[in-house]
Amino acid sequence: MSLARIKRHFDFVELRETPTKAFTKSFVLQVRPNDKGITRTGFTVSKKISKLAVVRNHLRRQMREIVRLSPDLQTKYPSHDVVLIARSEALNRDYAQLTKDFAYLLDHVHEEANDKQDND
RNA sequence: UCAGAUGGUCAGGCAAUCGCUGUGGGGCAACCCAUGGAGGAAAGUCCGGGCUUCGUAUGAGACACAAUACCGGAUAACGUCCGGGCGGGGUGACCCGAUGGACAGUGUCGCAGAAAACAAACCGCCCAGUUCGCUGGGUAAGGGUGAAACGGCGAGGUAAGAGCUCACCGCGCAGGCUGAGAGGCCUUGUGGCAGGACAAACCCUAUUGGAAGCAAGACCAAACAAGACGGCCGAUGCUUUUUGCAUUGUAAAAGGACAGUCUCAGGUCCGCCGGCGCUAGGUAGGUUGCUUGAGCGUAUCAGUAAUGAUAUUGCCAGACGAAUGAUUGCCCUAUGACAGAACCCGGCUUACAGGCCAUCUGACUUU
Repeated sequence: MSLARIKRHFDFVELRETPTKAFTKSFVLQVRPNDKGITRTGFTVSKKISKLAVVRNHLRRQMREIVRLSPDLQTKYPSHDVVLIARSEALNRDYAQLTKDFAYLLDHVHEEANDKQDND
């Protein structure tokens, strides 16, 4: 199974503004339906996570494998854009724990719009 | 055997499963097959180039600014490298040194100390005077301070002293010999000694340097926005003339703008009016620049070496939200260090677990 990747900066910005999200200590998951008929994925590992490029590369490669080998993504979110953002806690977890975190995220995506309006 | 010095080198290995990406081939296509796929520092961006653009880019000179600084060589070039000199450190192999000039000028030298620089007298020493408290003069040999006190040491000399005089050492200048040179050497001569350190303070001397960078630059080109364009006037060239065509906004005069400043030389640019959408420019985006190179490997030859010459085989990462991997198992010296190409080379600097190889030094033991 191959992965369709999100590469344009514009697409990442659009996803950042969508309210459909899920959180764990290691990741943030953003989901948004698209009209392309396929599920596309993107990954963000910022320099806040680590200043070393080697560390960021390794984490992003692990994230990509987790998403690629996930059995539920295509069935639960067909024709969606999905972005997985790493948080600093992800560095302290091994591959098996990160896989569980991602499975949890897929079942807990929810609308945040109402909460945000109250807070803001 | 132990301790150490220098140079080089490796940067966990193997297997299975599932993936990414460049190139080539096949297929209508999905895709399949073959093959290549991070480093010694890819890092810091500190120097030197190539390449690109900026106005033609080494036009000339002066000033300013910046960098470099013993000698010879290597190199495309360098602030780099190699060899040598000098000074310092180490028992030694070796290591370290921004290593020109302080009789061009200006400046600085904390604390301590009497005094820190065309000298100077705190204690002491000597002479003279004295109201016996000291006062005046001489003196850099002695004490004390300091990183540093205006040559060292001995003798003569003297009231006590002093290069005041002399021997030796040191130093300056000259000469000779030697070396390509920095420099080195001396049964040589000469000067009684010039007068501290700092140039990583300004400075002086010599040499070198235009600026910005692949987000450079070239091409295609949505959205959007408005400017191409045409005419007039003028110039140049072609045409036998009229006419027309091409290049255009130069030309006559004066002036202005243009990459540190100024001068000289040279160059580029700077006219007016109109209406129209098929066009010009250009953002997102795409293509290109983009990897064959002062390249790497191997061999031979030249050279003490840096390096050069010749031959030969292979094409040895080219991404752009950024590939080069993920997981599992086994083995080993076992939590496998530091760490991820981004236009490309040559260096420097910094980070780095643990090995391996070569040469050399010191100590000990044995033969």
